[in-house]
Amino acid sequence: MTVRCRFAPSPTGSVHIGNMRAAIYNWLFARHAGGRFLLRVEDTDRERSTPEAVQTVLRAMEWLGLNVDEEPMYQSTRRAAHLAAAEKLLSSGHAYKLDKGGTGKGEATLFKMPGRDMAFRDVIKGDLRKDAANLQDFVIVRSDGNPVFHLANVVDDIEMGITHVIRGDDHVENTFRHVAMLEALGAEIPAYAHLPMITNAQGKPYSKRDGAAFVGEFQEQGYLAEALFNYLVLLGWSPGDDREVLMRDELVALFTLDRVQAKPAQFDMQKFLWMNSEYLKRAPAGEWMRRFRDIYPGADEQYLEKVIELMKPRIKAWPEIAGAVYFFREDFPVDQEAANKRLKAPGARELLAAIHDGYQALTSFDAASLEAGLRALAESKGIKPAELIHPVRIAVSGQPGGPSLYHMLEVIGRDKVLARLNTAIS
RNA sequence: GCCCCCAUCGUCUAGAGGCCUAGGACGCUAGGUUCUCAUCCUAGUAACACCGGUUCGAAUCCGGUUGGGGGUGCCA
Repeated sequence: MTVRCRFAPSPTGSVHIGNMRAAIYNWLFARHAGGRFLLRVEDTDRERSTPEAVQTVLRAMEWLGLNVDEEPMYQSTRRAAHLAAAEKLLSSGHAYKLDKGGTGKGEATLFKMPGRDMAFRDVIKGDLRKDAANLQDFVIVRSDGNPVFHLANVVDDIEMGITHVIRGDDHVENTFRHVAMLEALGAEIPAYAHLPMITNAQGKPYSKRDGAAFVGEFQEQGYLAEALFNYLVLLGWSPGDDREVLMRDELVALFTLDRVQAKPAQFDMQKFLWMNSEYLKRAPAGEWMRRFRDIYPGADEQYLEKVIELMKPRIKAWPEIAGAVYFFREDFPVDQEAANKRLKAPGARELLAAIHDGYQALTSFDAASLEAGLRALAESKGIKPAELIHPVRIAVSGQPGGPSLYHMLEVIGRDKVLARLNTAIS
Protein backbone atom coordinates (compact mmCIF):
# COMPACT_ATOMS: atom_id res chain seq x y z
CA MET A 1 0.00 0.00 0.00
CA THR A 2 1.37 3.37 -0.99
CA VAL A 3 1.19 5.95 1.73
CA ARG A 4 -0.90 8.98 0.83
CA CYS A 5 -1.32 11.81 3.27
CA ARG A 6 -2.44 15.37 3.00
CA PHE A 7 -2.25 18.84 4.42
CA ALA A 8 -5.75 20.31 4.44
CA PRO A 9 -5.64 23.98 5.48
CA SER A 10 -8.53 26.36 5.25
CA PRO A 11 -6.95 29.52 3.86
CA THR A 12 -7.63 32.43 6.18
CA GLY A 13 -4.86 34.83 5.20
CA SER A 14 -2.08 33.57 7.45
CA VAL A 15 -0.58 30.22 8.31
CA HIS A 16 -0.17 29.42 11.99
CA ILE A 17 2.97 27.57 13.08
CA GLY A 18 0.78 24.81 14.55
CA ASN A 19 -0.80 24.22 11.18
CA MET A 20 2.55 24.35 9.48
CA ARG A 21 3.94 21.76 11.85
CA ALA A 22 1.06 19.49 10.86
CA ALA A 23 2.04 20.08 7.23
CA ILE A 24 5.68 19.31 8.04
CA TYR A 25 4.83 16.07 9.82
CA ASN A 26 2.65 14.99 6.89
CA TRP A 27 5.44 15.83 4.47
CA LEU A 28 8.10 14.02 6.51
CA PHE A 29 5.89 10.99 6.97
CA ALA A 30 5.20 10.75 3.24
CA ARG A 31 8.85 11.24 2.30
CA HIS A 32 10.02 8.72 4.90
CA ALA A 33 7.59 6.12 3.60
CA GLY A 34 8.25 6.89 -0.05
CA GLY A 35 4.59 7.88 -0.34
CA ARG A 36 2.67 10.88 -1.61
CA PHE A 37 2.21 14.24 0.04
CA LEU A 38 -0.94 16.01 -1.12
CA LEU A 39 -2.60 19.36 -0.58
CA ARG A 40 -6.30 19.99 -0.22
CA VAL A 41 -7.37 23.58 0.08
CA GLU A 42 -10.51 23.69 2.19
CA ASP A 43 -11.79 26.91 0.68
CA THR A 44 -15.51 26.52 1.21
CA ASP A 45 -15.68 29.64 3.35
CA ARG A 46 -16.17 32.13 0.51
CA GLU A 47 -15.75 35.12 2.84
CA ARG A 48 -12.23 34.36 3.99
CA SER A 49 -10.90 32.02 1.34
CA THR A 50 -9.71 34.64 -1.10
CA PRO A 51 -7.16 33.90 -3.83
CA GLU A 52 -4.65 35.91 -1.79
CA ALA A 53 -5.26 33.71 1.24
CA VAL A 54 -4.62 30.63 -0.89
CA GLN A 55 -1.40 32.19 -2.18
CA THR A 56 -0.26 32.76 1.40
CA VAL A 57 -0.59 29.04 2.10
CA LEU A 58 1.26 28.10 -1.07
CA ARG A 59 4.05 30.58 -0.38
CA ALA A 60 4.52 29.34 3.19
CA MET A 61 4.79 25.77 1.93
CA GLU A 62 7.22 26.74 -0.78
CA TRP A 63 9.38 28.69 1.67
CA LEU A 64 9.65 25.63 3.90
CA GLY A 65 10.28 23.33 0.97
CA LEU A 66 7.09 21.28 1.32
CA ASN A 67 6.62 20.15 -2.24
CA VAL A 68 3.41 18.37 -3.15
CA ASP A 69 3.22 15.33 -5.42
CA GLU A 70 -0.08 15.99 -7.15
CA GLU A 71 -2.23 18.91 -8.16
CA PRO A 72 -3.94 20.45 -5.13
CA MET A 73 -7.61 19.69 -4.63
CA TYR A 74 -9.80 22.72 -4.11
CA GLN A 75 -12.71 21.75 -1.90
CA SER A 76 -14.96 24.46 -3.30
CA THR A 77 -15.05 22.50 -6.59
CA ARG A 78 -16.31 19.38 -4.86
CA ARG A 79 -19.76 20.46 -3.76
CA ALA A 80 -21.61 18.10 -6.10
CA ALA A 81 -19.64 15.09 -4.84
CA HIS A 82 -20.32 16.06 -1.23
CA LEU A 83 -24.04 16.34 -1.84
CA ALA A 84 -24.08 13.08 -3.81
CA ALA A 85 -22.53 11.32 -0.81
CA ALA A 86 -25.21 12.81 1.43
CA GLU A 87 -27.87 11.45 -0.92
CA LYS A 88 -26.23 8.05 -0.79
CA LEU A 89 -26.26 8.11 3.00
CA LEU A 90 -29.88 9.20 2.94
CA SER A 91 -30.95 6.36 0.67
CA SER A 92 -28.94 3.76 2.59
CA GLY A 93 -30.60 4.84 5.82
CA HIS A 94 -27.44 6.27 7.38
CA ALA A 95 -28.83 9.78 7.32
CA TYR A 96 -32.15 11.50 7.72
CA LYS A 97 -33.73 14.90 7.32
CA LEU A 98 -34.83 16.87 10.33
CA ASP A 99 -35.95 20.35 11.23
CA LYS A 100 -34.06 20.90 14.44
CA GLY A 101 -36.78 23.36 15.33
CA GLY A 102 -36.97 26.82 16.79
CA THR A 103 -34.83 28.60 14.26
CA GLY A 104 -37.18 28.33 11.33
CA LYS A 105 -34.28 27.36 9.10
CA GLY A 106 -35.99 24.29 7.72
CA GLU A 107 -34.76 20.75 7.27
CA ALA A 108 -31.10 19.82 7.53
CA THR A 109 -29.56 16.43 6.76
CA LEU A 110 -28.17 14.61 9.78
CA PHE A 111 -25.84 11.65 9.87
CA LYS A 112 -27.09 8.82 12.05
CA MET A 113 -24.44 7.46 14.39
CA PRO A 114 -24.45 3.64 14.54
CA GLY A 115 -25.78 3.45 18.09
CA ARG A 116 -22.90 1.39 19.38
CA ASP A 117 -19.65 2.10 21.19
CA MET A 118 -16.85 3.13 18.87
CA ALA A 119 -13.09 2.90 18.95
CA PHE A 120 -10.12 3.65 16.77
CA ARG A 121 -6.39 3.43 17.18
CA ASP A 122 -4.50 6.68 17.09
CA VAL A 123 -0.86 6.22 16.11
CA ILE A 124 0.19 8.76 18.72
CA LYS A 125 -2.39 8.40 21.47
CA GLY A 126 -3.15 4.71 21.27
CA ASP A 127 -6.61 3.18 21.54
CA LEU A 128 -9.38 5.74 21.87
CA ARG A 129 -12.97 4.83 22.59
CA LYS A 130 -16.31 6.45 23.17
CA ASP A 131 -19.62 5.13 24.51
CA ALA A 132 -22.64 5.16 22.20
CA ALA A 133 -24.38 7.50 24.63
CA ASN A 134 -21.74 10.16 23.91
CA LEU A 135 -21.95 9.84 20.16
CA GLN A 136 -24.67 12.14 18.85
CA ASP A 137 -26.07 12.44 15.35
CA PHE A 138 -24.85 15.56 13.56
CA VAL A 139 -25.61 17.80 10.61
CA ILE A 140 -23.86 16.97 7.34
CA VAL A 141 -25.88 19.23 5.03
CA ARG A 142 -27.25 22.53 6.30
CA SER A 143 -30.83 23.54 5.70
CA ASP A 144 -29.51 26.03 3.12
CA GLY A 145 -28.14 23.09 1.15
CA ASN A 146 -24.43 23.54 1.96
CA PRO A 147 -22.32 20.58 3.03
CA VAL A 148 -20.71 20.71 6.46
CA PHE A 149 -16.98 20.25 7.15
CA HIS A 150 -17.30 16.65 8.36
CA LEU A 151 -18.98 15.48 5.17
CA ALA A 152 -16.64 17.34 2.84
CA ASN A 153 -13.59 16.19 4.74
CA VAL A 154 -14.49 12.53 4.64
CA VAL A 155 -15.70 12.47 1.04
CA ASP A 156 -12.56 14.23 -0.18
CA ASP A 157 -10.26 11.97 1.82
CA ILE A 158 -11.91 9.01 0.11
CA GLU A 159 -11.52 10.64 -3.30
CA MET A 160 -7.85 11.40 -2.66
CA GLY A 161 -7.19 7.89 -1.41
CA ILE A 162 -5.79 9.14 1.90
CA THR A 163 -4.20 6.33 3.92
CA HIS A 164 -2.94 8.38 6.87
CA VAL A 165 -4.69 11.34 8.41
CA ILE A 166 -2.18 13.43 10.35
CA ARG A 167 -3.84 16.52 11.82
CA GLY A 168 -4.25 18.64 14.93
CA ASP A 169 -5.43 17.42 18.30
CA ASP A 170 -8.60 19.48 17.96
CA HIS A 171 -9.93 16.83 15.58
CA VAL A 172 -9.68 13.87 17.94
CA GLU A 173 -13.37 13.92 18.87
CA ASN A 174 -14.38 14.42 15.24
CA THR A 175 -12.64 11.21 14.32
CA PHE A 176 -15.41 9.05 15.79
CA ARG A 177 -17.83 10.82 13.45
CA HIS A 178 -15.52 10.51 10.50
CA VAL A 179 -14.91 6.81 11.06
CA ALA A 180 -18.66 6.22 11.32
CA MET A 181 -19.26 8.03 8.02
CA LEU A 182 -16.41 6.19 6.33
CA GLU A 183 -17.92 2.88 7.41
CA ALA A 184 -21.39 3.93 6.22
CA LEU A 185 -19.93 4.87 2.85
CA GLY A 186 -18.14 1.53 2.63
CA ALA A 187 -14.69 3.13 2.58
CA GLU A 188 -11.39 2.00 4.07
CA ILE A 189 -10.56 3.53 7.42
CA PRO A 190 -7.24 5.40 7.26
CA ALA A 191 -4.71 5.46 10.07
CA TYR A 192 -5.07 8.49 12.31
CA ALA A 193 -2.43 10.53 14.11
CA HIS A 194 -3.44 13.55 16.16
CA LEU A 195 -0.73 16.05 16.90
CA PRO A 196 -0.64 17.92 20.19
CA MET A 197 -1.04 21.68 20.19
CA ILE A 198 1.73 24.24 20.36
CA THR A 199 1.27 26.40 23.43
CA ASN A 200 2.70 29.61 24.85
CA ALA A 201 4.53 30.12 28.15
CA GLN A 202 1.17 30.03 29.94
CA GLY A 203 0.27 26.68 28.43
CA LYS A 204 -2.44 28.27 26.30
CA PRO A 205 -2.63 27.85 22.55
CA TYR A 206 0.20 29.83 20.96
CA SER A 207 -1.22 32.92 19.29
CA LYS A 208 -0.08 36.14 17.68
CA ARG A 209 0.02 37.78 21.10
CA ASP A 210 2.88 35.46 22.04
CA GLY A 211 5.23 36.59 19.28
CA ALA A 212 5.69 35.44 15.73
CA ALA A 213 2.81 32.98 15.28
CA PHE A 214 2.56 32.89 11.50
CA VAL A 215 5.02 31.46 9.04
CA GLY A 216 5.08 34.74 7.11
CA GLU A 217 6.35 36.61 10.17
CA PHE A 218 9.31 34.28 10.59
CA GLN A 219 10.16 34.81 6.96
CA GLU A 220 9.83 38.59 7.18
CA GLN A 221 11.98 38.73 10.29
CA GLY A 222 14.84 37.07 8.48
CA TYR A 223 14.83 33.66 10.11
CA LEU A 224 15.91 30.65 8.11
CA ALA A 225 13.29 28.28 6.75
CA GLU A 226 15.46 25.27 7.56
CA ALA A 227 15.83 26.46 11.16
CA LEU A 228 12.07 26.84 11.59
CA PHE A 229 11.57 23.47 9.94
CA ASN A 230 14.06 21.76 12.25
CA TYR A 231 12.76 23.51 15.36
CA LEU A 232 9.12 22.71 14.59
CA VAL A 233 9.92 19.06 13.96
CA LEU A 234 11.67 18.87 17.32
CA LEU A 235 8.71 20.47 19.07
CA GLY A 236 6.91 17.28 19.98
CA TRP A 237 9.24 14.77 18.37
CA SER A 238 12.77 13.51 18.87
CA PRO A 239 14.87 10.94 17.06
CA GLY A 240 15.39 8.98 20.29
CA ASP A 241 18.96 10.04 20.81
CA ASP A 242 20.63 13.34 21.62
CA ARG A 243 20.78 14.79 18.14
CA GLU A 244 18.93 18.04 17.61
CA VAL A 245 20.41 19.90 14.67
CA LEU A 246 19.38 17.58 11.87
CA MET A 247 19.49 18.25 8.18
CA ARG A 248 16.39 17.63 6.15
CA ASP A 249 17.49 14.32 4.66
CA GLU A 250 18.34 13.05 8.13
CA LEU A 251 14.90 14.06 9.40
CA VAL A 252 13.27 12.25 6.50
CA ALA A 253 15.26 9.14 7.31
CA LEU A 254 14.53 9.27 11.04
CA PHE A 255 10.94 10.48 11.24
CA THR A 256 8.26 8.15 12.58
CA LEU A 257 4.87 9.03 14.01
CA ASP A 258 5.14 6.71 17.00
CA ARG A 259 7.86 8.95 18.42
CA VAL A 260 5.60 11.98 18.41
CA GLN A 261 4.77 13.29 21.86
CA ALA A 262 1.16 12.99 23.10
CA LYS A 263 1.23 16.16 25.17
CA PRO A 264 1.26 19.82 24.14
CA ALA A 265 4.62 21.58 23.70
CA GLN A 266 5.58 25.15 24.45
CA PHE A 267 7.18 27.20 21.73
CA ASP A 268 10.46 28.52 23.18
CA MET A 269 11.69 31.55 21.25
CA GLN A 270 15.11 31.36 22.96
CA LYS A 271 15.72 27.86 21.73
CA PHE A 272 14.41 28.70 18.30
CA LEU A 273 16.87 31.61 18.14
CA TRP A 274 19.66 29.20 19.01
CA MET A 275 18.51 26.83 16.29
CA ASN A 276 18.44 29.70 13.82
CA SER A 277 22.02 30.63 14.72
CA GLU A 278 23.09 27.02 14.17
CA TYR A 279 21.75 27.19 10.63
CA LEU A 280 23.24 30.64 10.11
CA LYS A 281 26.66 29.22 10.97
CA ARG A 282 26.17 26.51 8.38
CA ALA A 283 24.78 28.81 5.70
CA PRO A 284 26.95 28.69 2.56
CA ALA A 285 29.35 31.56 1.86
CA GLY A 286 27.28 32.52 -1.16
CA GLU A 287 24.22 33.05 0.99
CA TRP A 288 26.12 35.31 3.38
CA MET A 289 27.40 37.25 0.41
CA ARG A 290 23.94 37.63 -1.07
CA ARG A 291 22.46 38.83 2.22
CA PHE A 292 25.18 41.47 2.68
CA ARG A 293 24.81 42.60 -0.92
CA ASP A 294 21.09 43.13 -0.40
CA ILE A 295 21.82 45.63 2.36
CA TYR A 296 25.06 47.13 1.08
CA PRO A 297 24.72 47.15 -2.71
CA GLY A 298 27.76 48.09 -4.69
CA ALA A 299 30.31 46.95 -2.14
CA ASP A 300 33.45 45.26 -3.40
CA GLU A 301 33.35 41.45 -3.22
CA GLN A 302 36.72 41.02 -1.51
CA TYR A 303 35.84 43.76 0.95
CA LEU A 304 32.55 41.98 1.70
CA GLU A 305 34.37 38.72 2.30
CA LYS A 306 36.57 40.34 4.91
CA VAL A 307 33.63 42.02 6.65
CA ILE A 308 31.68 38.75 6.69
CA GLU A 309 34.62 36.93 8.24
CA LEU A 310 34.66 39.46 11.09
CA MET A 311 30.88 39.69 11.55
CA LYS A 312 29.79 36.08 11.13
CA PRO A 313 30.12 34.96 14.78
CA ARG A 314 28.29 38.11 15.88
CA ILE A 315 25.14 37.68 13.79
CA LYS A 316 22.28 35.48 14.97
CA ALA A 317 19.66 36.52 12.44
CA TRP A 318 19.99 38.16 9.04
CA PRO A 319 18.56 41.55 10.03
CA GLU A 320 21.53 42.01 12.37
CA ILE A 321 23.64 42.54 9.26
CA ALA A 322 22.40 46.12 9.53
CA GLY A 323 24.70 46.49 12.54
CA ALA A 324 27.74 46.27 10.27
CA VAL A 325 26.85 49.59 8.64
CA TYR A 326 30.03 51.30 9.86
CA PHE A 327 32.02 49.15 7.44
CA PHE A 328 30.19 50.74 4.54
CA ARG A 329 29.01 54.25 5.31
CA GLU A 330 30.09 57.36 7.14
CA ASP A 331 26.65 58.09 8.60
CA PHE A 332 26.73 55.09 10.94
CA PRO A 333 24.83 55.35 14.22
CA VAL A 334 26.77 56.24 17.34
CA ASP A 335 26.06 54.76 20.76
CA GLN A 336 25.70 57.99 22.75
CA GLU A 337 26.31 56.48 26.16
CA ALA A 338 29.54 54.89 25.04
CA ALA A 339 30.59 58.06 23.21
CA ASN A 340 30.05 60.19 26.30
CA LYS A 341 32.08 57.82 28.38
CA ARG A 342 34.98 57.27 26.02
CA LEU A 343 35.25 60.32 23.76
CA LYS A 344 34.34 63.15 26.11
CA ALA A 345 36.46 61.96 28.98
CA PRO A 346 39.30 64.24 30.03
CA GLY A 347 42.37 63.62 27.93
CA ALA A 348 40.52 61.48 25.39
CA ARG A 349 41.02 64.03 22.65
CA GLU A 350 44.78 64.11 23.14
CA LEU A 351 44.98 60.32 23.10
CA LEU A 352 42.99 60.13 19.87
CA ALA A 353 45.21 62.78 18.32
CA ALA A 354 48.27 60.80 19.32
CA ILE A 355 46.93 57.55 17.88
CA HIS A 356 45.90 59.39 14.72
CA ASP A 357 49.40 60.67 14.19
CA GLY A 358 50.91 57.31 15.00
CA TYR A 359 48.64 55.51 12.53
CA GLN A 360 49.25 58.13 9.87
CA ALA A 361 52.94 57.36 10.09
CA LEU A 362 52.51 53.60 9.71
CA THR A 363 54.07 52.16 6.58
CA SER A 364 51.74 49.16 6.56
CA PHE A 365 48.14 49.45 7.71
CA ASP A 366 47.65 45.83 8.79
CA ALA A 367 46.35 44.36 12.03
CA ALA A 368 49.76 43.40 13.39
CA SER A 369 51.25 46.86 12.77
CA LEU A 370 48.13 48.55 14.16
CA GLU A 371 48.37 46.51 17.32
CA ALA A 372 52.11 47.11 17.73
CA GLY A 373 51.60 50.84 17.17
CA LEU A 374 48.81 51.11 19.69
CA ARG A 375 50.67 49.14 22.31
CA ALA A 376 53.82 51.20 21.87
CA LEU A 377 51.86 54.40 22.32
CA ALA A 378 50.12 53.04 25.41
CA GLU A 379 53.46 52.11 26.91
CA SER A 380 55.01 55.49 26.19
CA LYS A 381 52.05 57.18 27.88
CA GLY A 382 52.11 54.78 30.78
CA ILE A 383 48.54 53.61 30.28
CA LYS A 384 46.85 50.29 29.54
CA PRO A 385 46.13 49.49 25.90
CA ALA A 386 42.42 49.28 26.75
CA GLU A 387 42.39 53.01 27.48
CA LEU A 388 43.27 53.62 23.86
CA ILE A 389 41.33 50.77 22.36
CA HIS A 390 37.92 51.82 23.63
CA PRO A 391 37.99 55.42 22.40
CA VAL A 392 39.36 54.36 19.02
CA ARG A 393 36.62 51.75 18.67
CA ILE A 394 33.90 54.28 19.39
CA ALA A 395 35.44 56.88 17.13
CA VAL A 396 35.70 54.49 14.19
CA SER A 397 32.59 52.31 14.60
CA GLY A 398 30.30 54.20 16.97
CA GLN A 399 29.77 50.98 18.91
CA PRO A 400 31.07 49.75 22.27
CA GLY A 401 31.32 46.18 20.99
CA GLY A 402 32.35 44.54 17.77
CA PRO A 403 35.11 42.60 16.04
CA SER A 404 38.75 42.61 16.97
CA LEU A 405 39.73 46.29 16.82
CA TYR A 406 42.91 45.87 14.78
CA HIS A 407 41.30 43.64 12.18
CA MET A 408 38.37 45.99 11.98
CA LEU A 409 40.68 48.96 11.36
CA GLU A 410 42.62 47.04 8.75
CA VAL A 411 39.46 46.23 6.83
CA ILE A 412 38.00 49.73 7.03
CA GLY A 413 41.31 51.10 5.78
CA ARG A 414 43.73 53.91 6.52
CA ASP A 415 41.87 56.81 4.87
CA LYS A 416 38.55 56.23 6.56
CA VAL A 417 40.07 55.38 9.93
CA LEU A 418 42.14 58.57 9.98
CA ALA A 419 39.18 60.65 8.84
CA ARG A 420 36.93 59.23 11.53
CA LEU A 421 39.58 59.82 14.18
CA ASN A 422 39.81 63.44 13.05
CA THR A 423 36.06 63.80 13.23
CA ALA A 424 36.08 62.47 16.77
CA ILE A 425 38.85 64.87 17.79
CA SER A 426 37.05 67.92 16.46
C1' G B 1 -21.52 20.44 33.77
C1' C B 2 -20.49 16.19 30.57
C1' C B 3 -16.95 13.42 27.24
C1' C B 4 -11.85 12.41 25.65
C1' C B 5 -6.65 12.89 26.26
C1' C B 6 -2.12 14.09 28.87
C1' A B 7 1.59 14.50 33.21
C1' U B 8 10.43 13.67 33.68
C1' C B 9 14.84 19.93 35.05
C1' G B 10 12.00 26.98 33.85
C1' U B 11 11.50 25.05 28.36
C1' C B 12 12.15 20.99 24.39
C1' U B 13 13.25 16.05 25.40
C1' A B 14 16.00 10.64 26.40
C1' G B 15 13.93 6.85 29.32
C1' A B 16 9.24 1.08 26.98
C1' G B 17 10.86 -2.99 35.57
C1' G B 18 17.00 -3.45 37.42
C1' C B 19 22.05 -0.11 32.56
C1' C B 20 18.89 6.04 36.55
C1' U B 21 23.04 8.49 42.82
C1' A B 22 17.60 10.06 35.81
C1' G B 23 21.14 11.51 30.17
C1' G B 24 21.18 15.54 26.22
C1' A B 25 19.78 20.49 24.37
C1' C B 26 18.07 25.73 25.17
C1' G B 27 18.28 29.17 29.13
C1' C B 28 20.69 30.80 33.48
C1' U B 29 25.28 31.15 36.82
C1' A B 30 30.63 30.81 37.40
C1' G B 31 35.49 30.27 35.26
C1' G B 32 38.90 30.16 30.88
C1' U B 33 40.25 32.63 26.04
C1' U B 34 40.10 38.09 24.81
C1' C B 35 40.88 45.08 23.52
C1' U B 36 35.07 45.18 23.78
C1' C B 37 30.79 42.41 22.09
C1' A B 38 30.02 37.74 20.11
C1' U B 39 32.02 33.00 19.16
C1' C B 40 34.55 28.99 21.45
C1' C B 41 36.02 25.75 25.84
C1' U B 42 35.13 24.04 31.04
C1' A B 43 32.17 23.56 35.29
C1' G B 44 27.66 24.31 37.92
C1' U B 45 22.23 24.94 38.45
C1' A B 46 17.63 22.26 37.96
C1' A B 47 12.87 17.25 37.15
C1' C B 48 10.38 11.63 37.61
C1' A B 49 2.97 16.16 40.33
C1' C B 50 0.77 13.51 44.79
C1' C B 51 -1.19 9.05 47.31
C1' G B 52 -1.90 3.98 47.24
C1' G B 53 -1.08 -0.79 45.04
C1' U B 54 1.63 -4.94 41.94
C1' U B 55 6.89 -6.65 42.26
C1' C B 56 12.84 -9.02 45.20
C1' G B 57 13.03 -4.26 42.53
C1' A B 58 9.02 1.16 39.47
C1' A B 59 10.27 7.45 36.26
C1' U B 60 8.73 2.98 33.73
C1' C B 61 2.75 -1.51 35.17
C1' C B 62 -2.39 -0.71 37.76
C1' G B 63 -5.98 2.47 40.61
C1' G B 64 -7.20 7.10 42.72
C1' U B 65 -6.23 12.43 43.60
C1' U B 66 -4.57 16.93 41.75
C1' G B 67 -3.11 19.78 37.72
C1' G B 68 -3.14 20.81 32.41
C1' G B 69 -5.01 20.44 27.35
C1' G B 70 -8.85 19.31 23.75
C1' G B 71 -14.01 18.69 22.59
C1' U B 72 -18.99 19.69 23.61
C1' G B 73 -22.20 24.69 16.55
C1' C B 74 -26.88 24.01 10.79
C1' C B 75 -17.55 26.81 12.53
C1' A B 76 -13.42 24.46 10.41
